[in-house]
Amino acid sequence: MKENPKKEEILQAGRDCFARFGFDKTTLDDIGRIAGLNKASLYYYFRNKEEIFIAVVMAETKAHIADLKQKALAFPDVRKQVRFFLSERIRRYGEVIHLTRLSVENRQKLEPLFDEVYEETKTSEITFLTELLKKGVADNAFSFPEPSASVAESLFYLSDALKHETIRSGGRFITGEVDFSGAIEKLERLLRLIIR
Amino acid sequence: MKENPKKEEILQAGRDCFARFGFDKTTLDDIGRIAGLNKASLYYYFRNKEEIFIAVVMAETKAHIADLKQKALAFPDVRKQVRFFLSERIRRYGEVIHLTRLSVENRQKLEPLFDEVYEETKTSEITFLTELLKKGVADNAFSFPEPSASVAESLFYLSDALKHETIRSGGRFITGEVDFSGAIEKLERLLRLIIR
DNA sequence: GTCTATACTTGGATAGAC
DNA sequence: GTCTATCCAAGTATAGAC
Repeated sequence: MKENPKKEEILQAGRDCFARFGFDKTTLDDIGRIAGLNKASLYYYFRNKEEIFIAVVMAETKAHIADLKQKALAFPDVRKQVRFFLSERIRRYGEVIHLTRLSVENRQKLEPLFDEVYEETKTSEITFLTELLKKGVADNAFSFPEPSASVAESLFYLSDALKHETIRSGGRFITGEVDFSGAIEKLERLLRLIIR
Repeated sequence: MKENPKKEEILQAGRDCFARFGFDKTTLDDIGRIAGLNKASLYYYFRNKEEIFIAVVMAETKAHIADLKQKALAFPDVRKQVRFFLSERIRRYGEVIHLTRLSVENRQKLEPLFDEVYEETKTSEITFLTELLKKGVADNAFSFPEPSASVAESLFYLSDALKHETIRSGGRFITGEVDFSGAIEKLERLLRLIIR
């Protein structure tokens, strides 16, 4: 990424605009103006506006996950570390949608691209979870009938499933915002059943 | 205003959109959708987008000034009442600009219209200030070599002049926001000299 | 009063000059 | 790599039917 400073500038410009205006209301002229490029030149670096958007979300997500790992490790109890990490993943998704003011239609349109982002970070997340679980088993905090790696994977997909179910069931407020608090509660209840 | 409920609905819809998206990023479709009207129908009630905008600002300003008067009267000291009222007027202007995310270009374009708004509320504000000053003189808190009404008018124009000077001198941050703290400080220093 | 149809302008995206 | 020119879709605004 660092090799291409111009691309970084575009991402920075995009981040500012999407956070301020949301996806719909941001124009390529807006981004180009801040990045110091003609809007046509943006197409040399990205295929379209959506690609700039997911690149921004990707960079933000990676930074967020690194931060999340640190914060999770600050908890004294391994169970709490796992619970925090998994529930924050869900909350974070709602935050991104809220921050970028994605409309209901656009959210559905962009969701496959979001999944792409999560696919890329998935491995790193599952590895981290596996470490946590192994530590918990070693400390006799809990135990499983299966290897930690496969339990970690299951937990990861569980949190994703709850996230997606919430979006598709359309549990939203007047403003078009999605309420993930139900999903997080469900997750925590399930975790109490699984981790013991 | 109350006689025309449809016009009120449009204003309400406009207020929501301008606060969320800013002037540039709000479309007539956005407003029409919320107000339950075709965008073309908006032109029956308003000449254009700008006119909806200043009508919103006008309504908000009137409500704000009524609120301001109440809050000013809550101060025990008459000097503080005057100082609060005049400095809050300035701060408020910055808030409107910030809230509606007016770009530098559009701010300059719309400023004459803003002045129109302030022209309409001017009388009510000066009358209120006159009352405050008269009360202060009667209580022997301070005295002037001129009638309270003309001092009130002078103070009002002083606060407006500081407001405009700040905008034109372009004392803005990276984001295009205007910093009125200097103007408010100047005002307070001047008030200490005038009111005694 | 509210709508459809339409003229004109701005935004997303592509082609091609340099 | 970056720009101008250009296409098509969406936004502002007007004209006129109902």
